[in-house]
Amino acid sequence: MSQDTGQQRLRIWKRILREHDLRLTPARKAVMEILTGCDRPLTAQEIHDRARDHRHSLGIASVYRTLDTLSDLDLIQRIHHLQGCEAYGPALTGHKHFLICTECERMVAFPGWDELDDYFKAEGEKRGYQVKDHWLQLFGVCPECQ
Amino acid sequence: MSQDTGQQRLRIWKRILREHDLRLTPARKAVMEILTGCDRPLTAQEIHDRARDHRHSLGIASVYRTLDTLSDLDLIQRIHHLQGCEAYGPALTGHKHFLICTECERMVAFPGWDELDDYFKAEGEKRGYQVKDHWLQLFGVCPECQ
DNA sequence: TGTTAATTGATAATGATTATCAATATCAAT
DNA sequence: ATTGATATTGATAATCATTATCAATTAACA
Repeated sequence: MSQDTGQQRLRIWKRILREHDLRLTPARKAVMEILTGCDRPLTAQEIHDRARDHRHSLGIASVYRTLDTLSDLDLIQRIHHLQGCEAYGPALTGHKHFLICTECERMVAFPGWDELDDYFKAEGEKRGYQVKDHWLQLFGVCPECQ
Repeated sequence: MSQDTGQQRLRIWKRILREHDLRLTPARKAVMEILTGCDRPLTAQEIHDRARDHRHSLGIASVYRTLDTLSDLDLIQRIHHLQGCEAYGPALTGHKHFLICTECERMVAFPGWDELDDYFKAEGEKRGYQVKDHWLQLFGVCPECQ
């Protein structure tokens, strides 16, 4: 029987907040519930809207603040679209990247590749750069949208 | 003797504009001169500032319009930073990506890898996705900033 | 249950981008 | 070169996203 991974992640996030002496407030819980359960990038505004559907009185400023907090804790990461605007999704543990549907924005993760890192590092060194990080996103069409 | 590739690129861009029945105006020339000669991502505001240093009366709206135009023609591409905001840089011909210095933002291009495409496509197919595009940026520290 | 400091929501302030529109300038035709 | 049709411009207003401010609230702990 498959556990809901969103629930699991939520529990972990709450523990990490406590470990950092951050209070577990309704506003933070609402944002976290939405983010741990989502399968596509969400903007601050979208998170705000979704939270309001279930709870009242969640300020948009608190959404931004919670996003910053979760981002500092590396629990979420920014997602860039081809056409500009940004959104957030849960951060991936281990070396993983996102594949995002250009139609419905649904996203799935796929594993990185060790040889990839070596290649990136080598390409950087050729040019005198110390490669610290890379940003990789795949764009395509998901099964439902084909 | 090495030609200034910026100058070359500028000539090509002007030709492409004409081929698309787009007029060669001072505003567009100014934005293109700056972009073809730049070695780091520039925001619309930065382009506006630089243009004003050399020419007067370039409206910020025209900068945005020209960026859209050049983007539609695939002459420039958006650059995303790890921390949110966006900028533009000249688009790369062929299959190339950017390596950006996290200190000074200077960027260099490096070639893509055919096996990489195959890998991306395969990872997508495993999940039922048709992979159309990928977004890859490397971040590191350039020789001067080390 | 009371205390204290972190956190919140409402709102003002800021900053970036887009829309509007009359004035201007490009380019082709003459 | 001049002209005319129309794409383009700059200034500004409007919109939208994000950040700052601050008094009121509340989570966490004794």
